[in-house]
Amino acid sequence: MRTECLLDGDYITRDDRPVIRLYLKGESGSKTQEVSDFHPYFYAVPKDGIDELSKSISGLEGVEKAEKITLIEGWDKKQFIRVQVRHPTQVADLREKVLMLQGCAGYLEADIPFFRRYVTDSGIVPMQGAEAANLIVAAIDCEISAKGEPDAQRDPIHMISYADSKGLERVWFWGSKHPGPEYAIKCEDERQMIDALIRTVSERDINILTGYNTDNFDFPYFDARCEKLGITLELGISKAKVKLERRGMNMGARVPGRPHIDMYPVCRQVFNLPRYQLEDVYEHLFNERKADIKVKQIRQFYESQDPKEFESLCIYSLSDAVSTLKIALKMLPLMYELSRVIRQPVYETSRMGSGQRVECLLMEQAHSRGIIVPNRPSDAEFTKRDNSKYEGAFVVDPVRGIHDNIILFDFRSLYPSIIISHNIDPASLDCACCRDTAHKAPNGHHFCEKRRGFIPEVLEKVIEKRLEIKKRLKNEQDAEKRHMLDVSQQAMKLLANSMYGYYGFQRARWYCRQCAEAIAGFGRVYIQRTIEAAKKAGFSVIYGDTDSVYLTLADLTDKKKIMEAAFSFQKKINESLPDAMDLEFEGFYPRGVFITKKRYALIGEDDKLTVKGLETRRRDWCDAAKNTQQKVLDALLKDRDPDKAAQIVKDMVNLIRAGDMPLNMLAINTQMTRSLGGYVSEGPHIAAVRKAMRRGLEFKRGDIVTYIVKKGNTHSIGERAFVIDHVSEGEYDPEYYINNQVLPAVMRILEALGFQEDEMKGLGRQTTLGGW
DNA sequence: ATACTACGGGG
DNA sequence: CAGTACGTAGTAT
Repeated sequence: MRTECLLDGDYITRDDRPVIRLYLKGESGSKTQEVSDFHPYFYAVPKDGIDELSKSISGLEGVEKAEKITLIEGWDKKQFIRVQVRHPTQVADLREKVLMLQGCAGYLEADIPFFRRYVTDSGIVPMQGAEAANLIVAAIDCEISAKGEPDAQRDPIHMISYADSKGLERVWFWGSKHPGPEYAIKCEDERQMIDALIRTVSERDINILTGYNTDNFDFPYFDARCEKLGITLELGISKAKVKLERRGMNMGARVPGRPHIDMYPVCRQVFNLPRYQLEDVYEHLFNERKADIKVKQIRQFYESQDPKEFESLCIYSLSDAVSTLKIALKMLPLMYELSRVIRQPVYETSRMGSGQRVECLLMEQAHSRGIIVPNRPSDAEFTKRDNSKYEGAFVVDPVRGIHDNIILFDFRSLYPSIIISHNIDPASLDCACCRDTAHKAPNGHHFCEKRRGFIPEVLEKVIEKRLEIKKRLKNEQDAEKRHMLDVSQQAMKLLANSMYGYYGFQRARWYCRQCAEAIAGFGRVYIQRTIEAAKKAGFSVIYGDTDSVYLTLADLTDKKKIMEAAFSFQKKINESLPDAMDLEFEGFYPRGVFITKKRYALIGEDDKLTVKGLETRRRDWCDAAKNTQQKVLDALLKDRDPDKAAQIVKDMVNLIRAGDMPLNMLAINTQMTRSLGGYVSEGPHIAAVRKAMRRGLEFKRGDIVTYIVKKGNTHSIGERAFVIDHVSEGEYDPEYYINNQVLPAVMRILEALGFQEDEMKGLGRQTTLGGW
């Protein structure tokens, strides 16, 4: 039995050959193991005459072997050519050369990263034994005391905080005359401070590094500072340096041998919160506020003459690392378990969306069954899928307005059962053998009733595993083991519940619109039945979409009685549903305001708001708009007072119109994401930058542009946009801020309550005036 | 109407 | 061995 836990891996090139490196944690700490007898390969699809094609492939430069192989595609066994090449980097080139050959119909599995290919083929389970391996986790965080937005070319890192699961807590800093608290260590300079972090991580042989938004802030910043200082950020095993990778629009920071797991993407994946600031996530998980200071105070406290203020900066900094560590210790077991199930390193797993995780699971399962993996969609195919939005998902339009005592039920778990019981799979779709006999799905398609589809089979395994874990959980007494089992069943649930969405996921290799439609169609039947039963039991349906339904119970006002009714209804429904299907109770909300499909706001018993589709909490909305929206929601949900809400808006409109609104409330922040020459279409922020540059200000890629829309005799917002330094109080355009900022943020809410825009603008009610 | 650009987290 | 997440909204064209 393997006693080592595989944390991560990659490959290097030696003598022109790839050598896989496995990063393991063994009994005596980290170790690296090399594998040099694994070779890259892909499959070529023959048109006809497989032998001739095989022969011409063998003749290509860089091809080591070309052998016939039988694999399953859809229902059928087919012959392919397995093309083995010398080096992974040749695959992209050779697959195109192979495609150009006469008699070649295509290629498959030619886009799977080499290490990932190795993990799948070798059968190694990443993170196996992670719990027994007693992994050491360290959280890091840094502070920069910049004036405005930190600029790595200009502003040094002043403080690094660190907390690990073996109990060490540290703050390193430099450039302050104060000694700081006992856990703070004063360094000579920035270089020595970074070195102290690197030494600590290496000496303590840390296995997992974590942080909050470290992918996009701390590590890129560290990287830029290290380059500036002429040092390398050697946080990996054997002094390997941190590698920044592009992952979509964002970055990922890979630390060889010590997987870096950023808690921000993890929390976004797992929780559904209105905001994901470290404080919000911490409060959500632990029900307590963590120490917090404003960004501006960092500079003030760092430079302060008062040792107490410097100390509070240290306290804040350390609390960020400590709370990130706490969050990580809570979340990592789930990531480890997902990593094991989908057989992917935890670095990748933690950054994947649910569609990608499902796909990894399917790819691994396909390989072990001898099923060939379909290609990812081409750009053209992707667009085509985008334009063919499927119908049939369950939606009940909301009853507009304010509702009290709302119960939320969730029927996500219906969908996996539907896929399994109806054998919904792209290969079983409209099979010839059951054309006349099979039961038809609501969208008119049928699914094979003789042969089990691959995806339903994989899903069934996941569901069975979850039920088995839940059974074990029932009989387990030990708290720690119970927790592990619970995390494990959660992982299975996440995967199972993602399968329906996967069929409609544009990037899916096993995308199948008809399958998604069929599932939605079957689902509607169960959901309608549930809704009818709910109505019979006295509930009103306020809103429903895809996998959830919001109910109220009109004649009851007492929460206890409402909950009793809700649970008794849930119990009754669940008794009538098949075993694996569960109507789940998701929450009770004292009040909510429903606008349209996908737009509503709810308040929880803890006074916390859940806002959907109305979000203006972004830096490209001005504070005046954001604050007004927040106040309107508070007036509606906390005070249940629509007239108060309307008055808030009217007051704000009047204030803006009078020209009395301070500029900082009207500032709009937008990032300049490329250099000036790189724009095809230039928004207001770029127009403002161009004008500011003519007046001597400097802007470069990555800067946040803060601008104000001024009065002027043009419609173009860009022409009237100026950076805030070049605008005086009172010069702003009231109409822009009223019509394009404040009203859009609030009207979609107030319209649902019967208010009209003109009334808010002080033009009175059109209908009333018209009557006179 | 369509195309382009930006948002989140972090200091 | 791939790739600019993801879903949505405002402004320009």
